[in-house]
Amino acid sequence: MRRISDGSYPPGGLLPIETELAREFSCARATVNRAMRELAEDGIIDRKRRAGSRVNALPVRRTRLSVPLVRVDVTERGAAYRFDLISRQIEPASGVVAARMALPAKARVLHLTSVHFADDAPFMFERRWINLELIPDAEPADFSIINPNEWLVSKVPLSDLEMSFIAEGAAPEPARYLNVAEGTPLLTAERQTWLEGNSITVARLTYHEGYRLVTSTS
Amino acid sequence: MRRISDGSYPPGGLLPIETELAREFSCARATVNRAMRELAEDGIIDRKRRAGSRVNALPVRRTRLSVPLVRVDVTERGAAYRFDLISRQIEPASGVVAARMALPAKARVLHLTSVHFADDAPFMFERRWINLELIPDAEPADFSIINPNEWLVSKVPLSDLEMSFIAEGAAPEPARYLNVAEGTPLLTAERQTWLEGNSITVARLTYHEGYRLVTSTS
DNA sequence: TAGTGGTCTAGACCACCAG
DNA sequence: TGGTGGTCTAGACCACTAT
Repeated sequence: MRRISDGSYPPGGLLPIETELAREFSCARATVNRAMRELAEDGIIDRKRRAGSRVNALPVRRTRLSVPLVRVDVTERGAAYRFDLISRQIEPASGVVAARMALPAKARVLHLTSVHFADDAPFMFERRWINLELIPDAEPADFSIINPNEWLVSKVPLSDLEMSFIAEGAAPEPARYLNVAEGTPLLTAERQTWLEGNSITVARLTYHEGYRLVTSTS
Repeated sequence: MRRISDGSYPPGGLLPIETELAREFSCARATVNRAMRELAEDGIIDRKRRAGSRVNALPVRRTRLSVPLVRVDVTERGAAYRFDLISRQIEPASGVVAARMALPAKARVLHLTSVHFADDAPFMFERRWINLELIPDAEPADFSIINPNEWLVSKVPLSDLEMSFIAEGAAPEPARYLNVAEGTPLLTAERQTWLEGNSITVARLTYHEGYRLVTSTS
């Protein structure tokens, strides 16, 4: 890293091979390998078999984004957490959701809306669809007691996760439950999780006005 | 991971120690160590010396957030990239910026505003402050030719990075340059980078209407 | 096809910290 | 203070892929 930052290894430049660096620094190749693997994970260098390791010329910085449970997010701010289930219904997957989840046309999904509170202030409005074909246990679950995300996490602790973030004017329903005027700029996270290629759930989480999402420096 | 997801190792539960797992799976301890280290990096388990490894009961999901250069972001969408430097001035660090950057009161900073385009549509409005005490070379640099971020990245390829995201109504200046009405909900990224504890730069990047920030599933 | 990174082994010593 | 994870070593074989 020192040599990259002082320009000894310029952007786009080829680094010495692992055995070479091991010899130079009088250490084992495994040690060099681990160091370079970590640089690659952080997006500092690119590694290819046979082609060697290069300093990334267009450094796509990668930073860890921690996505805590809402409960944790709220309690870490020193507030009391609670949530209200607003609606629960089973429906055939509609166009957009069916497409996002790659479901057949008549697949049954559980559609939930809820509000999460920090003390008594609304914190986040959640709209979620759960794939009942994949997670049939969600049908009898009582989501007025445990929130859908925590239930899912305890049921399916490991899954692939994709999130995207957009700024939107508050739609009527989020506006009502978050207690802001329609059109107020709000941060919305769209979150989709997968289990071995099958979509488990899609959620739209609309945060309260002024919410700030921070990357962990990790 | 299989045992965690099927409940053999329940949330909060203690995992066998490394030597035990190595024996059970007939592999070297280093192999177990690497596997468990990767689980810890993904937030699946928590590890402590002497205390052992536990399944994380409150799974803070960690996902990689790729932060590409604007140029890459734009060209990956198949558009031509260009940018305009709007203003450039040297000023003493003002209250908020000085505080954010932890600078002495009269520290000189370079204050730049610019707009980035995708084809001919405004893509992002950028307001940036660069710490001239730390990066004096920024003063003579010609930011009408190379954009400030790319200049900095080539100058200081490695640095700590912190980002946060907020949804805001468009302020007058971003609104004008992004060609939207004032108050339009826009996604703003606040980005701060550090070199060994010293603040290099603070930037506010306000994206065009409808911009979607996506985490790489990595 | 040869050279590079990917991964594993068997063993060792050390730092930390819960009990 | 002892048990745990953290890290390193020296060596080996393999998978991939640029040439």
